[in-house]
Amino acid sequence: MASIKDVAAEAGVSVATVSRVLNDHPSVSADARARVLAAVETLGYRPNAVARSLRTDQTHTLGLVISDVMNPYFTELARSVEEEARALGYSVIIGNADERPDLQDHHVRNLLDRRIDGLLVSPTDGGSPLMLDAVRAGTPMVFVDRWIPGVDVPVVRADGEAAVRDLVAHLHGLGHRRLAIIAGPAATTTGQERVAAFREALHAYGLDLPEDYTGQGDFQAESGRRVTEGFLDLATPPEVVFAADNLMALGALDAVRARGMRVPDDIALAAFDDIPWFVHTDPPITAIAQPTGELGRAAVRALVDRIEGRPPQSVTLPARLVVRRSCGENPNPVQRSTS
Amino acid sequence: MASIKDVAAEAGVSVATVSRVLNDHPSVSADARARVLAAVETLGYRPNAVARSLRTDQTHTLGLVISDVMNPYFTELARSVEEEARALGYSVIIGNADERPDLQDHHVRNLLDRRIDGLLVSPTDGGSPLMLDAVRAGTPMVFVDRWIPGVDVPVVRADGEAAVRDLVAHLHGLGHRRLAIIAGPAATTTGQERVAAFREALHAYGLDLPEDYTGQGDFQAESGRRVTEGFLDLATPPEVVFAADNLMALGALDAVRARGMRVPDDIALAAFDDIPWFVHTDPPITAIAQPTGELGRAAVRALVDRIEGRPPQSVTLPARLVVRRSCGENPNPVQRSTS
DNA sequence: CCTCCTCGTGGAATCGATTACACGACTTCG
DNA sequence: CGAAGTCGTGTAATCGATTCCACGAGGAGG
Repeated sequence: MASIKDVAAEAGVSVATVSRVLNDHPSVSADARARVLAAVETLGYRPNAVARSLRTDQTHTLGLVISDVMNPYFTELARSVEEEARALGYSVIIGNADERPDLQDHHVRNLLDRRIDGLLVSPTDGGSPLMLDAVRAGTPMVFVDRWIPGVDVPVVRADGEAAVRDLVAHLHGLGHRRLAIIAGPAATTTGQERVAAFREALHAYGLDLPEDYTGQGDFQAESGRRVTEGFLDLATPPEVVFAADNLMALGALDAVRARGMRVPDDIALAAFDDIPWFVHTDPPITAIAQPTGELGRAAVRALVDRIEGRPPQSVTLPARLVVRRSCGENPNPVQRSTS
Repeated sequence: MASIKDVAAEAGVSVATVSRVLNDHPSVSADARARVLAAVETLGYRPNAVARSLRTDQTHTLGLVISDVMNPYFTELARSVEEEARALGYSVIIGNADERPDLQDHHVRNLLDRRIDGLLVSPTDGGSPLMLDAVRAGTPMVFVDRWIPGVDVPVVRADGEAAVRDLVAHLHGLGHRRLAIIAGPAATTTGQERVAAFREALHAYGLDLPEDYTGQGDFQAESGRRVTEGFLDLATPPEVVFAADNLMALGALDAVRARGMRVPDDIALAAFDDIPWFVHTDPPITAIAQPTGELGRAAVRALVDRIEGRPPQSVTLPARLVVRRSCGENPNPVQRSTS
């Protein structure tokens, strides 16, 4: 592969001049510029980003460590992050942690070794020493979706509290009184918050959230299945299951179907995170939708601000309830689902 | 950030020795090794991958350019690629082409500039000059899923011909005679092959595939919707719509639902690519499943073989039909869907 | 005891860029 | 007409690693 030296030789100038042309530095004669450009063309020269990065100490690359690529929510997030980054002149390297702290550390380390300019993280846990060290060392970082409390890093996330309240109101209005939740890992903020918001909303209706109606999931489908089976095995099973993310809702659906039961007649289902497939499931699933694309874009903007020396801003956007049919029919408020 | 020089100073040795310890080169005394390791520890030193890559001309990184991250099939592919690559000591940088040749070129160029060791591509079109140049220049490359005919690059893909035959047999057995297809872009091999396989299978049953039963899609949801609307507007609409990928099937479902019609009573639906959601759609969708994970792993192995100087192998794995309820009930062969 | 290896080590070149500094040619102005 | 810029250019240092080569110390063999 041709290097800058080859171009210089071909154009009959020094490497410095070639470099100046490439970075359009003003003091280059029109003649030299033309000759360099011609040489670049004939040699098919492309600057070596590795060498450039070494010299300038900038990679124009952002790292994005997400919890699970197979989750459509994170896929969409990744997509909007890449789009916004591209618009701002950055590339993105994605690391998939698969909800495993060790894998998350692997990717963070890898990205740091590659000297990315900044890191976007949706932490799977309370924060490994590695990540905390990186923050302390001054690595530009922004948390998306989930965050680590007590760490001075901007956070871009959705607030689902109001939407969860709306959901509980909706469920209560349909006559449901025994509500259960499939929680996310307690080590994640979203895992905790969603349970807390749910419990609080229930209290507002004089209901509470018993221990055995709080299943511990890990944001992946299999755990949703397992927890739902537990619920169905209970002496008095819940009337509604609220899954704290879309994959656990998928697992719950699997479990219900495996028993030959039907949603919402035998048990109602709602989920956090809305995705296109929820429109077409049987039945369509009531869900809390996050402004995913906007979150991704805001996160990139915050990170790039931080990298380029502007003060970054934390952003919180509201999530909203999307009512479908998985909790029962709304037109008829008298209807009960006491199977 | 500490560099190798700092470590050398801290340990009281030369940079050469530090480098030897780090790459565990045999001729280093136990004493020196211990001192270097201690220095590495106290300084929290991590080698700069950028510098290392410049010197060794190896990045231990693979590029993966896929057609559409939002397509669960490609998401799963990306995931298995990353897993296998990690197992073999490589990282992966993903570029999402979004079915756009210009974006595809953008990513290929970007990856080439970063001097990745090899490239995995699922081309969105017949091959840009850029990509052909890269092959000619000797960039290790492997095509996954789709490929470019006439280019000497190993291909790892699934063969759906037999499965499409099985599908047509299934449809014919259910009494369907007017079968339509939502095709993928003609510039992609999968776009062409699936139509060809479908047409051929129809011929075997004495049926043919009229012009107006062949809709042109682009593998994305919106095109599935548009084409399906076209089908429904026909004087004699088809009895079955076969979508050449899962997103177009989603679009088709949207279109059918928007008209207040039902699958499979009013029109039957089948798709290429099986995904977990198809189990839970209304109705569950009959699909042709690819061995996605295996494809990703095989592709990485082929690419790494090529990179490390072993002869790479093309791989073709069979896809298989998964019958569900979206084409009508199978237990009852007399049933007709002549709405 | 001298020669020849082997072993551990350090010095310095190198990868491909960017950029500070020096320098010569030309303008411009007093 | 000479001093002081300005402009375009080249030389060389630099980024952080790897690796070739040279060299001194110590051991083995004659």
